[in-house]
Amino acid sequence: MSPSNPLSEAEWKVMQVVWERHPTSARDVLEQLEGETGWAYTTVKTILSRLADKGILDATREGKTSHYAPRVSRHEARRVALRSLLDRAFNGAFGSLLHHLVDDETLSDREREQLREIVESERGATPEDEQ
Amino acid sequence: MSPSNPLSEAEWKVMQVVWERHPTSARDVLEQLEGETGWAYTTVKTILSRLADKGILDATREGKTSHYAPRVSRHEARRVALRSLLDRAFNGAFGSLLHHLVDDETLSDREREQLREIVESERGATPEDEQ
DNA sequence: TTGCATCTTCTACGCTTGTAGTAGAAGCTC
DNA sequence: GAGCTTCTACTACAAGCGTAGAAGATGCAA
Repeated sequence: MSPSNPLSEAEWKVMQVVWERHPTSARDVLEQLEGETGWAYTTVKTILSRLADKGILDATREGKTSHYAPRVSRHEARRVALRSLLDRAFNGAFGSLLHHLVDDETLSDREREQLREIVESERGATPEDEQ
Repeated sequence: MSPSNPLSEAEWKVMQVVWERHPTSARDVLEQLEGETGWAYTTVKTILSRLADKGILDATREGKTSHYAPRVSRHEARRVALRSLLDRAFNGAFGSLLHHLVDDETLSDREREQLREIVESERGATPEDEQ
C-alpha cells in the first residue's frame, strides 16, 4: 500500500527502526532511539499507534505486548516524500530537482563524489525505453 | 538568510508567486493563485504575515497596502527542504537519495530521460576536487 | 496471592498549519 | 462628506504533531 501523505519527522524516526528490525515492540523501538531522542515510552507508543491507525504499520498483540511490522516499504515512503517535495518545491518538475542537485554549491566533496559515481553507473544503464 | 525550517505547503504556494514577481501585494498573490487554490483574500494575507514574521518575507507598507519581497531565495528554500528530506528519510545519506532516484521504477519516461541528460552534462563537469 | 514491573489505552496540552470571519482604517467617487 | 471598496490587524477554530502523564490490565516472581 501507498500512503498518501508523507510521514512526519517523528514518524520517520520510528519507522526507520521498524524497517530495520521487524516485527518489533514499542520497548524495542524506544531503546533503539535512545540517545537520538530521549523520548518517554508513551511517546513512542503514541506514534506507533498513530502509524497503525494510518495503516502504515501492522500491529499484532501477542500476550501483553503488541508487535509492529511495516505495511509500507521504506522505498515507498521515500517515494511519497520525494514526490511531495517535488510538487511543493519544484512545481513537480523533476528536471528542476536534478538541476538543483547538480548545481548545489553546498554539497560536500563526498556528496559531489557520490553524485559523480552515480552518474558513471547510470551511463551504463538500459537506454532501451525509447518511449 | 537561511530559514531553519522547511516551508509548509501553503507557504510554498505563496512564495512561488513572490519569487516570480516581487515586490508584490496580497491581492496580486491571490490573483496568481486563483484557480489553483480558491483561497479567500484573508487566507493569503495570513500566510504572508506569518512568512514575514518568520523572516522569510520582507513587508513594506506603502500607503494603504503592504508589499512583499523575499528575504530568502528560492534556491535557499529548496536547499533547506532537500536537506530536511535527506535527514528525515535518508538518514542524511546523500548517496541513498541518489540511488533512490536512479532506482525509482516509477519515474516517467520523460523523467528518466531528464536524468540521463543531467548525467551526461555532469560528465563534463569539473572533476578537479580530488577529495 | 500479593506485589513489582511492564504494557496498554485514554486523555491532554501547547504549537503549527490551513482556512477564514469581523471590525476598523483609509482612500476613491460623486 | 457619505458611501463603496479595499486594505490591514486581530481573532478563531479544527486538525495534525510532538510530547507525555494517569490509570487500569496483565503477567512473573517469590
